[in-house]
Amino acid sequence: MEYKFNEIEQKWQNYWDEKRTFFTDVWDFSKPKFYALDMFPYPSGQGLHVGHPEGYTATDIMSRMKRMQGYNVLHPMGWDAFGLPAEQYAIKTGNHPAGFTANNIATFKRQLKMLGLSFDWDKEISTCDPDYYKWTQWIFKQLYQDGLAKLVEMPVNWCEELGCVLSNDEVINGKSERGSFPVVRKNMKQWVLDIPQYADILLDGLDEIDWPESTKEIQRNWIGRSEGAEVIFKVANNNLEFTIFTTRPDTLFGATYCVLAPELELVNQIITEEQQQSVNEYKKLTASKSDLERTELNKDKTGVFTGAYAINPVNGKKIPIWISDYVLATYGTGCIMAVPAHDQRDYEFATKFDIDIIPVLQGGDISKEAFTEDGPHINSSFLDGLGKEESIHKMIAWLEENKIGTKKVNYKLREWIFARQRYWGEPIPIVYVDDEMKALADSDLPLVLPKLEDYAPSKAGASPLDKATDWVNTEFNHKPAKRETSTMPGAAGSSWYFLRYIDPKNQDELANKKLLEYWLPVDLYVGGPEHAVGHLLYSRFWNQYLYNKGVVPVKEPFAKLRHQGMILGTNGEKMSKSKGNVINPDDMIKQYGADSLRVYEMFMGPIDAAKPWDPNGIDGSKKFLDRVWRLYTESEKIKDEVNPNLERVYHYTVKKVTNDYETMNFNTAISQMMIFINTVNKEEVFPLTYAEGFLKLLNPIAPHITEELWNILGHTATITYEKWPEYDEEKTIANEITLPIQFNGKLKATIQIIPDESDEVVKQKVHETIDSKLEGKRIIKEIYVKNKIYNIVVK
RNA sequence: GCCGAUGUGGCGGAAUUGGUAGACGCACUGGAUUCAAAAUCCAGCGGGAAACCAUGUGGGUUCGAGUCCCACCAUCGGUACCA
Repeated sequence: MEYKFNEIEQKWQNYWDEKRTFFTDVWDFSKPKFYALDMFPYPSGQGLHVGHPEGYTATDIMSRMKRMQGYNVLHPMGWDAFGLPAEQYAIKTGNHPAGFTANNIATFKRQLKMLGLSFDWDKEISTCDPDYYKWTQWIFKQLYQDGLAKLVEMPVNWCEELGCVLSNDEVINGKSERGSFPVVRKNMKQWVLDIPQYADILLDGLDEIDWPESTKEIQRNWIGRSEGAEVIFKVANNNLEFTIFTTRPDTLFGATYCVLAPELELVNQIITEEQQQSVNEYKKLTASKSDLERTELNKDKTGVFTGAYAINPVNGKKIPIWISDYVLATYGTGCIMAVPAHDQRDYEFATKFDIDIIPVLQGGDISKEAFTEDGPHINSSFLDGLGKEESIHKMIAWLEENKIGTKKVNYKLREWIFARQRYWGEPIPIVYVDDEMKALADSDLPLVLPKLEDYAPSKAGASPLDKATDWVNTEFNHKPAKRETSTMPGAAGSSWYFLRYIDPKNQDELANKKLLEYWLPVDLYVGGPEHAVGHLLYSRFWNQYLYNKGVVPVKEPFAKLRHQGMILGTNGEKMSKSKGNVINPDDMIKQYGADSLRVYEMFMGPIDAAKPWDPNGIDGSKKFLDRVWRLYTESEKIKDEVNPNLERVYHYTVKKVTNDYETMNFNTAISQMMIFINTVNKEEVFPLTYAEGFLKLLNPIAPHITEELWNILGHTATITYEKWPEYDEEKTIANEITLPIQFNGKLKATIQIIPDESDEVVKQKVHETIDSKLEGKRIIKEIYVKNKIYNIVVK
């Protein structure tokens, strides 16, 4: 019988669709649950690339195995459907982005079905669906009412020529990426979410979840917690004061100057007349630099003296106040004390501008560089002789006692800028009544995105929605009101979608509480590592917030996270259109079948590693499936008999494949199944029970061919809910062991023993074998590790 | 620079976690089958004639190291003066 994979795959895909094989009854609490989640795709016009099936197959394997193991499995799919390409398409064509998006979704869905993924399409959601974004808006409203969503003035990259705000990656060397126009930093009002308030919660939560350590580390660095102290410095001859942040309050006696960020208002107040001009010039220069440019030139420190002096609170010394762009306005207080003896940046600055360098810790050579390690304090009054940690504690206690400072924790994590001047996003459910902000009533949600004639912004920097005047001018409690016209960023809808899958059609609440309690947290989440600090941090934040509100029952939404590695071109480079090395999954399916594609992508290597695509590799996977096919349909070896020769390999294969799936080592699971098939091919009898068991093992990776062969074996229903095969541990053990014999750790011979053979017998057998090879060498010592190795130390 | 990961045949990768390095697959070579080819099947396949040498490099611990320790190099990812 010929293996017509295209026909067979189509047949089973239709079967699954018609029978709703993968429908999940979310209310069935009688079984243990397993929630397997993929990062839902942005439905671009390009369709799927070969990277998609990699992660999706991994969760599909887990889902299919868990079903067979008796779990109630939730394995949903949906669409992260708001975003820029659809908007640009709209501007270009004048068509509504919803139509473009719907077409793309249809393509994606067709492609996903072609891969034989066992999604429950009954749970499908789309972030641009008003039934969905009603609840995105509802969450925003809660955040707003709790003071976590707010409109604040903050510095942004402003391009006058383009008339719009640019993100850091759109600015190159202080000029706009498009058009090369100058970009400056400018304060603007922006909607932000106060994620820094959750910094510690987000940090602590990382300890509870099974995520790749590298991803946790990226989040920790991004949150950037640092402990230190704030200290008040008085300005000399003046009643002004300012607060600095330092992680090294123990070095206060070595502070020989202060630096303020040039943007601070305080600078204008303390500046002396003779320094006015140079300070203003420096400020102008700083404002014209982009963030990138400021950090790019980090070797050479620049700065200007303000003419003013501060009083070092620990010793009363007058120290100069400078401004410099190496101090950031957005971190800490924007003011620092500089201790050039013990901070490399301060050291470089002080050396350049000839400022005093006073060592307060012993060690190092401050004629060369700053000494940043630990040592006994000197020149430090009550800290003299003490080490770093002790001194920090003592100094903070002293500062607090004298009311000139406090212990303080700072974070690098910034507020999440939550508004975009774009059309294709969730409208922000806020109106302005006489300049006063009001959140819409729940009954007015969803606030539906209005249609426009023209999707381009009406004027530079404004939102396209400004043009929907009928929509903008509205009423609130019978008073005229104007709507907020910014929309939410792409990451809004994706920050909670995993909750909605559980109860996607609920009209009354985000999701039913009982269902959330049963289904959360997500047991396995798979997606690319590029979302480490975007989506994966934002969704943890929203979930933690909803947990605090009592909406969601778990603190951490994703109990276990794994990343799929990137699939590279044949020569190990990234796939890209310009390099012409893009592999299209549709072509692969046509040529080799979805099962072959799935097997190959899982066999390429560890799921999280980057792997180059080998065009011959998929051919090899196809050959494996061909062999399986022939064994079941042509060999006539399958008999309702026993074959003791296959007992061990069968039980070992069941064990190995089960464990490897569980730990997501799919490549070695496939390797073991190949070994099994190779072994069976050498035998005359393939017992029916083994033949059935093997199909179940292979089914999660190659669902179509195994359904068909299951059918051919005489079963009428799907294999999907058959019971996962079991193994007998005792039968996995070989009845004979090849024991290596080494001299000084080098292999000399092997002997055959039975497992747990007595030490005396082993010793006797060993000496029978090797005594002739001693060649006059003397045996010093013999080491026997049971069933493993026999090493003889000789001289 | 800092943080994190990785480094094994011609290639993708295995290695029971300190115990026969190179499983499984790809490529390649030889053979069978065929009028011939494809497909399939069988055999071989790190280097070396051998002793031996080989897991990025150099040290170390150990009866024994791909695996543990120290130093370094390379590649990839994150980050960018965070005081």
